[in-house]
Amino acid sequence: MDDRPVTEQNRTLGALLRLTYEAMQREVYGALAARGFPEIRPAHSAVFRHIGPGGSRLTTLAERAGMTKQSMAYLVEGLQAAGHLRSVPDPSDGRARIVRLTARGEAVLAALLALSGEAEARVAERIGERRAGRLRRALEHWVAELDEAG
Amino acid sequence: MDDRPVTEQNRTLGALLRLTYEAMQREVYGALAARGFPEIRPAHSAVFRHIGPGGSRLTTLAERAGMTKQSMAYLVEGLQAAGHLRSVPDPSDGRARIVRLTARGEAVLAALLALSGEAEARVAERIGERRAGRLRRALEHWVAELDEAG
DNA sequence: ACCTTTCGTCAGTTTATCTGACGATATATA
DNA sequence: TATATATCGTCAGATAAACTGACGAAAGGT
Repeated sequence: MDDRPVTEQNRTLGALLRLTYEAMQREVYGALAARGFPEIRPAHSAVFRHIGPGGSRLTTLAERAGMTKQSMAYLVEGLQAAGHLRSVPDPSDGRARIVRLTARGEAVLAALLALSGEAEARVAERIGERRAGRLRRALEHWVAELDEAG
Repeated sequence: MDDRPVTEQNRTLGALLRLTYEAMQREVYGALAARGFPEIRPAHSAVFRHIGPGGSRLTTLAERAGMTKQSMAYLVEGLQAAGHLRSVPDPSDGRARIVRLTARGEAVLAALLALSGEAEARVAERIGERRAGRLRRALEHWVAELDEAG
């Protein structure tokens, strides 16, 4: 049957970013599961990426992650039930609660950062240090431009 | 309040890929909506990327996109309702149907490719042709390695 | 002719987002 | 100070985008 997709080799930059991003994600979250944290899913990174060392308010997390507080509450609820977060009343505001990482949550954050570093090192092995360095620098430049533009 | 996120500047390669991928996606699908196709969402690209010029079977699309046929059927159903696809019985197999792009669907595919090219050109303007070229080549290398590894 | 596989669908579930409404509390103003 | 307004987190419900399991109809192999 002559049924080749039109855009198979015709790879857009978006497609390249998607494929590599997904590969990275599979690697990191697969390894995290193997290390004893199978309950941590990619969506949870919104919490780990934005939580402060002394904890943060739900509203702050939601704002930083660019999502609604209801959505963030859903993620926090799951992590809390699994023992990665605890939430304590905010002494300075009776409406608010401070969400903090537990020891287990800190371990997940540390593992995520370590595994991401390892995954990047493996990429460098595969495509070469030079290219990997250029890749990272180009992406950093791009992201800096995005930050400027808002 | 001293509540800076731990990993704000500490950007992993995965985070860089995610930020740029999402920026690309916002740009392309935003422009696509502005061109008269607001109903096309990123998930639909699984169909446009993998459909053949003469149409494809649902099962083929699902396999290529790496998802279940039920999930692919859900995407196809939406595109069909919006007039981007039509499905005709497969003359060579009574169980199967061939999903084909309509003229409107072809227009979407063309627009997606054109807008992706334009978005990439704008990235090159922002970070420089040299860096953009290196970025694309590094990603292409990486993806080639992924294809080899399976 | 029968067994097995494949195609697409039906039914139901989960994850990850969203909107709208609301009580409780905090802050600003008249 | 009394009141109006804004903010914090939650309740309820919707939607998108995936999943699993089961199944009838059709095809293919023995």
